[in-house]
Amino acid sequence: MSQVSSDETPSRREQILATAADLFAARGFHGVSVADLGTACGISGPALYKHFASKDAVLAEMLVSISEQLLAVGTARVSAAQGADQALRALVDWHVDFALHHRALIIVQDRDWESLPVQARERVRTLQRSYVDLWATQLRSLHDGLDLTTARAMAHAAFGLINSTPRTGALPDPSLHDVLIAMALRALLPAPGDLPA
Amino acid sequence: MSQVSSDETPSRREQILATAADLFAARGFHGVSVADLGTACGISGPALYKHFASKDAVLAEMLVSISEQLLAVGTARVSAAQGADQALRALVDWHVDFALHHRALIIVQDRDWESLPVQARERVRTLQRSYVDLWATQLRSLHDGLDLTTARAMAHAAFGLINSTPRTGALPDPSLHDVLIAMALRALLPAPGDLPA
DNA sequence: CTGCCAGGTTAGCGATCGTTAACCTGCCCG
DNA sequence: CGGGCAGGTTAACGATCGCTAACCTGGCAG
Repeated sequence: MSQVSSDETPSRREQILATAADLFAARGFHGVSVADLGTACGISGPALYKHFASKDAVLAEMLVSISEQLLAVGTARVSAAQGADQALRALVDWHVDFALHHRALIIVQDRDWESLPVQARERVRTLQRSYVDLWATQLRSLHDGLDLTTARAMAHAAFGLINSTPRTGALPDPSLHDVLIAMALRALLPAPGDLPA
Repeated sequence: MSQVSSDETPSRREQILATAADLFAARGFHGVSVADLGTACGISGPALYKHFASKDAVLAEMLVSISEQLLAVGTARVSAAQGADQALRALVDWHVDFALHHRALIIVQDRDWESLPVQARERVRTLQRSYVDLWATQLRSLHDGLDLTTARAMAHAAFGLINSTPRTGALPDPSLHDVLIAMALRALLPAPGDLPA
């Protein structure tokens, strides 16, 4: 009997997802054919349809699970932290770790978002909005009188800062990790000496 | 005889470029057919080839000119400024202004970069590297002992911060402008009170 | 007036892509 | 032993795409 869901189908699906993440990141969703993807998995062409309903479905599963994981772990880390300051630091830490360990996924997420089928696109949008608001909530309790819209824009900017770096090859991971965290925190936390002139 | 280069063919070319920027930004380079692009310009289909050698050439001209403009104006503003601090502020100002006034171009630039034909891709890479180094130079004279690689990573992160926001609809322009400048400067300038604990 | 040519048009080609169909095969369960 | 099925294969289809070809037309130069 087929294991219906929420069970780890052993390897192929995940191999396909991982390979697809790398290929999509390198050449874009539309720049990778199912034949390319199959070949890169050692099988070839239409064998993918034994594991996914369509090429879109591969992208959908990839992006939805990213968004779910970001939100789930983010929420957990916030409720484990004491105080908005610690919560925000935990969020920054988590996001930087994720971005550095899943560079391909980050690239695909914000490049090929629009190629998602409608249903998955809306699910991702909902999850992302929740994630943004998780950040925005912490920001609003750190900055007096910060309105929600501005807080969301700040969160978005921080994501841009952190997510930008997968595209740069150079710096070794540990240094990059520290640089990103320092920059993100300076950008997000209220400056002790107020605004620069 | 065809006018070889460096001459302003009055309007159609520029209309095509502007329309293409919007369409590419909305649906991605591969998501827009030449028929779509033509129709959006009031003409239809292969008439584009009277103005551009190929679909790739449209993208190439768009992205090369962005990179040239960013570098040229950035260089000018730096040499007009006195001191690295003022130079960096001028760079941030220029980049934020550009990103807010050319949201479509910014989106295309970092989404569809890989769709460029090789020649244009290398030209863009060269220009971008110069632009990054322009920022990195200012950063290195502001931070003691900052190595070039790290400075480049910081510049990249700042671009990510600033460029991320075209994708968000919400905040009205003037507020967003101020928020971005403030965040970018906090992220880039040495913190008066050093690193947060 | 005549002829050129910039800038359009439609038809159609060749390639590629996502997807389906039909078939094969080796393993596991009864 | 036998048969079903998971997981492959190749062939082929229809759609779409970038691009070319062939043709038309109106405005200007001589």
